[in-house]
Amino acid sequence: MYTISQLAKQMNLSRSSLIYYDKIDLLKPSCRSSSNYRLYSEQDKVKLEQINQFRAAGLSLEAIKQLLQQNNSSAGLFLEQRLEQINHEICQLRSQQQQIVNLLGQTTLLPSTRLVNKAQWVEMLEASGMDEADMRQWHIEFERKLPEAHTDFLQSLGIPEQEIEIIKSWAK
Amino acid sequence: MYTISQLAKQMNLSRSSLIYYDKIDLLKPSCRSSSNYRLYSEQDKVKLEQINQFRAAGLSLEAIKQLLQQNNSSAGLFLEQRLEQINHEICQLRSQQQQIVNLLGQTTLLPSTRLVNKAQWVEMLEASGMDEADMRQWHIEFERKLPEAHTDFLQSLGIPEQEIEIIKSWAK
DNA sequence: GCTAAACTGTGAAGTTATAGTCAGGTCAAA
DNA sequence: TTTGACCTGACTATAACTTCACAGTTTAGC
Repeated sequence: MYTISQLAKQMNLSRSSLIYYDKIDLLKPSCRSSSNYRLYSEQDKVKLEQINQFRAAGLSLEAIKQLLQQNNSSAGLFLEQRLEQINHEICQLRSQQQQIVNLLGQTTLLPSTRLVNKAQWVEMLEASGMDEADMRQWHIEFERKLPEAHTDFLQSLGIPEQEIEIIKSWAK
Repeated sequence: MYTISQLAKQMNLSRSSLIYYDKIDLLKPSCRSSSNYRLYSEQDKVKLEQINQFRAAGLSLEAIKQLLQQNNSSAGLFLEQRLEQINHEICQLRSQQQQIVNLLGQTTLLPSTRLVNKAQWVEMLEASGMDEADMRQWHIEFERKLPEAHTDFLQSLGIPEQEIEIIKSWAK
């Protein structure tokens, strides 16, 4: 049996989070002490570990609650939906990066450039022995194997939609 | 002069957003009609356009408010901070993707794989004529030119920290 | 046995950037 | 003048907590 603060510390959560989980019926302690203090069992702890796993995947507490209640494996569905959502969010963040680059004026002014652009990428591939034909072949492979990922990759280099279309069409 | 709904429609915002902007002193209409309706001037509209630009970069309304008040170009600072934050958020989302992949079991079960892993990447580079030595050279180039971006890239392939360290150390 | 510190409980309010609802106000046509 | 359409400000709800206030409880030291 653990008190609320003990469990919170072990799980690297705040006490208030556990109180909140109790309130929304996500995780209720299986006992209470004589003075009405929350007491968490080993089983409660296991459940909290599960909750944390799903939380690390970015599922909402509401979704976690549902899939823990319906003990079956509806988890797959939720997780796949979440994957879609993550892709969407990453796209949005990329678009925000582009917006900032535009607002800041020139790419060269960027502080510690974590953003790689097309020119840099080409330069690096050339430096390791690729020529234009090789790169074309590489895009064709990429498009055939993983078309969505290919699009994501091209977008991340800040390449305009039109050019992306052209590159993707090489594979046809 | 625009009424609140006119301006909202033009700017592709909801009426409630403009009411909210008024409430938090981000954008107050410069006049009110005799019946106390909000009336927005051309200048208000220009300001709202600026706000939208910063919003597209993902800045918080609080940050936007500050940098519009201090009319000077403290914008750069905010934008650079936001870039850092975006990197952080993308890393988190990647980590969530990995968590989901782990929870789902095998990569092969993934629906439409947008995630590229190490094996796939190597395969594609090989198919376009790169050998192991070339790839090593490529990593060395990448590390010298853009170390942070290199780390991000390796992380995105789901490569464990230890191996990332090794690959990065090739450049020394 | 007493006091103080550290812990616990409940409940309310605050956080962000909106979307949605609602009673009532305003305006144009009939 | 009345009807109906449209419009308004104000309010509430959202997710996942955190912070606050206040009161009761347990524990440690003396």
